[in-house]
Amino acid sequence: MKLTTRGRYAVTAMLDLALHGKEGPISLADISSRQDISLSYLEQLFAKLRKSNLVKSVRGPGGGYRLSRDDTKINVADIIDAVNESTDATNCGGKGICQNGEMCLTHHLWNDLSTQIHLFLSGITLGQLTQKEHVQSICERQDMEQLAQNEERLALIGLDSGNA
Amino acid sequence: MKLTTRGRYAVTAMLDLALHGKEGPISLADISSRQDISLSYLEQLFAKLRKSNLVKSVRGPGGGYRLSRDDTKINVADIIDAVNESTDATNCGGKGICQNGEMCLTHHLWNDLSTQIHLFLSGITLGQLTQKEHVQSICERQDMEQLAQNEERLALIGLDSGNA
DNA sequence: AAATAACCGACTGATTTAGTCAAGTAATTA
DNA sequence: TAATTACTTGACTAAATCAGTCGGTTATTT
Repeated sequence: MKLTTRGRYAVTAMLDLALHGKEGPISLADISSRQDISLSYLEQLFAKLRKSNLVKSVRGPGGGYRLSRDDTKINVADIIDAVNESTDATNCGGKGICQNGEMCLTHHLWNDLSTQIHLFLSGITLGQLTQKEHVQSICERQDMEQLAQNEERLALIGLDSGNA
Repeated sequence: MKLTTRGRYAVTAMLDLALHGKEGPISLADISSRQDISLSYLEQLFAKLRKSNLVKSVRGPGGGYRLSRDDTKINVADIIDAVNESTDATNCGGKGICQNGEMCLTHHLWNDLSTQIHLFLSGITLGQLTQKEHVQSICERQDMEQLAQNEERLALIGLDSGNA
């Protein structure tokens, strides 16, 4: 079992996409500033998400990423799998060859746990998450913060270049 | 979330104790040979298990470890916690400070997952595991293998030293 | 006293994570 | 068509963690 920042980032980024991508494609730079995830790292993750057919990319100015299907048709387990984090809790990949080719004493236990985790995560879709109240309120906060950041940046540029 | 060989070894070793420790203390050397876990590594793990009051030790010849309470009173989550593997799936340790002190978009999701995993694992006791049919059959196999190994070893010693 | 087995701490090689950097390629817009 | 914007790819790295080793100490029994 392995669940680290990578899987969490991927799910967070995908949820950001689901929340903001209603109109058009969203750039990774936007996601990066809203979710505080390094742009280069997002690029790595989205390469995998694209290979697993969870997102589609649009190049050029105004481009970015969009979900490749409806947000009610993408679940959390899909995303975690796509970035190579397994929800498998066994050591042997579920094959039952954990002790010299034979089954170890606790194989079934880890197998059951894996099933449990997978059931839970595959039962939650991005669509469901976007409907949650606390998700929406955090989303609003992040949008505000991003606006504030943009204004600051613009102000700085204004100062630097004067009003030429 | 982190669940690696360490946690799996700890649970396996504890289950071995529950299965074999009915009469007296069991040495780590025994567990090591039955479960194919390095003796030194077991020592590390049992130091932690002892600090968490899950096992008691008996020194000297014939010594070893025994469970510090009934096997129906020790659950799998207890053991995993003891060896420092967390069942927490959040990045912030459940504190909700995942994004610059504020809550990240997916905090609740990981929190729910943690709860789910912990519920599952803390609902399974060593006592329950010892009753399972497949556990008992694997246990028997391991006992046979250990016997075979001992005989081989004795035979080798016999050859080496002759029949002096 | 000798054998046994737990106890302790320092150390190590390998792997993985999270993240950076640089050099592309493709699509738009002016 | 030139400049811009944004995605794409791959190599690279510092830090952390894991799994495991090694040498030696302490306590207990025979």
